[in-house]
Amino acid sequence: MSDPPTLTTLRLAILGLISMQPMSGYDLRKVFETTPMGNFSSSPGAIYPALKSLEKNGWVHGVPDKQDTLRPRLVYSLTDRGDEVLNGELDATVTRDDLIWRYDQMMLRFAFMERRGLARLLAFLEELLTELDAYVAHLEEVHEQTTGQTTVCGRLALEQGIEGYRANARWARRAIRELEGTVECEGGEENE
Amino acid sequence: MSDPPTLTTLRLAILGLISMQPMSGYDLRKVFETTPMGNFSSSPGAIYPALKSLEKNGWVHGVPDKQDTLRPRLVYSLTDRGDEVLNGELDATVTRDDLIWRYDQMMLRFAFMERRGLARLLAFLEELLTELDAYVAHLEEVHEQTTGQTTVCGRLALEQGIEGYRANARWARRAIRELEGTVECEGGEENE
DNA sequence: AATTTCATGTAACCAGTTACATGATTCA
DNA sequence: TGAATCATGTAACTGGTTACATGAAATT
Repeated sequence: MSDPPTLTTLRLAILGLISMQPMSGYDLRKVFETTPMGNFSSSPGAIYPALKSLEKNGWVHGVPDKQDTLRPRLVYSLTDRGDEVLNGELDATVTRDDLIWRYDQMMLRFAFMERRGLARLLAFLEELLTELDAYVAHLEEVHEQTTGQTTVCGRLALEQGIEGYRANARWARRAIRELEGTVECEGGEENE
Repeated sequence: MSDPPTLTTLRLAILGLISMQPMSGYDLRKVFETTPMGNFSSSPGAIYPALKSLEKNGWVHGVPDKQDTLRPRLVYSLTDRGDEVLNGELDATVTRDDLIWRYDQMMLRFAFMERRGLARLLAFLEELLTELDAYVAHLEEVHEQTTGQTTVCGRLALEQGIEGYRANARWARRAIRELEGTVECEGGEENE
C-alpha cells in the first residue's frame, strides 16, 4: 500500500523471479551473480532495501523458514497485489521511449511474460516490431541528413546503433514465427 | 586537481563535445536534445553541476563571453589536463565489462576517438572484435547448457542478446574494412 | 580450531531526476 | 507589453554502489 514507487529494473527483476519461485534475498543475489540475468545488479546494499520497500508496498511478503534462529532465512513470495502489479507491467504497451531508454528493462519484461499467455507474447512482439521498424526508419533519415556533417566516427557510431535495432527487429520476427509454430504443432497449449 | 572523480557517461560526453568545439551548458543541452547523442541525459540539474565539478577538477574552464551582463553565457573549453584525461579514456583497453555494463559509454568513446588517429581507431575496433567474439562464444555455451532448463521466453531473451552482440561484431568488421579502405585510397592522411 | 559459505543488514556517498527559481533577450 | 526563448542555477529526492558489520552453519 502507500504511494506507488517507480518499478525500477531491479524491482521488476525481483518481482519476476519470485513470481516463478519464492526466494530469499540471498537466492536472488545468486541468480544475479551466476545466470545471464547478471546484467541486473546484485550487491546486498541494493537487494535488501529493495525487498523491504516492496514489502512495505504490499507487493511481496517474506516469511522466515526457521523460526528459532536469530537471523532466519526470509523467503519472499508475491502477494495478490504484487501479482496484479507485475501483470500490469507485463501488459504495458511498448513505446519508443522503451526502445531508447529502457531496452534492457523491456526485454526483462519479455523474459517473464510467459505467464500472460501466448496471445500476449505475440502482441508484445508485434508492438515491439512496429516500434523498431519505425525507429530504424527514423534513424536512417537522420543518417542521411547528417552524413557529411559529422565525423567518420560519429557516423559509424550511428550506423552501429541502426544495425543493432535492425538485429533486434530480425529477432522479433523470428520469435513470432517460432511462437506461432508452437501453437500449430502443440495445439493451443495454455501457460503453466 | 584534487581527487579523481569517476568519468561517468555524462562527463565523458561533455569532455568529448567541448573537445571538438567550446560550448556553454545550454549548447550541451541542445546537443543532447536534438542529436542522436540524445541517449545521454540532458536536464540542467545534471549538466550544470557536472560542468562545475569538471571545472573544480581542472579539466575544463569556462569563460563568460559577455562581461557586462549579470548572468553571462559561460563558454567552456578543455584545459591541457582535461585533454590528457580525455586521451587517457579514449586510449583505454576494451574489456568484457565494457561490453556488458558500459556498451553505450564505450561507443561514446569511439564516437570521439577520431582525434587519436587512425591507428588507435583500428586498434580499438580489433580489441572490441576480440572481446565480442569471445563473449558471443561464451553466451552460446550458456545457451546450449541452459536450453531445456529455462522458459521459452528466457531462452528467446538470451538469443536476442546473442544476436545483438553478433550484429555488433559484424559492424566492427565492416568498420575496420572501411577505415582500412580510406587509408589506402587517401594515402595515410593524419587527423586534424 | 579455523576457514569458508550462508545470510541479512547498515552507513556514507554519488550521480542523476524532477521541479522550481531567476533573470536577460528577442520577437510578436 | 507580453510571450517565448535563452541561460544558469538550486533543493529535495531516489536508487544504486562500495564498504563494512554481524553472526550462524558447514566444511576442512
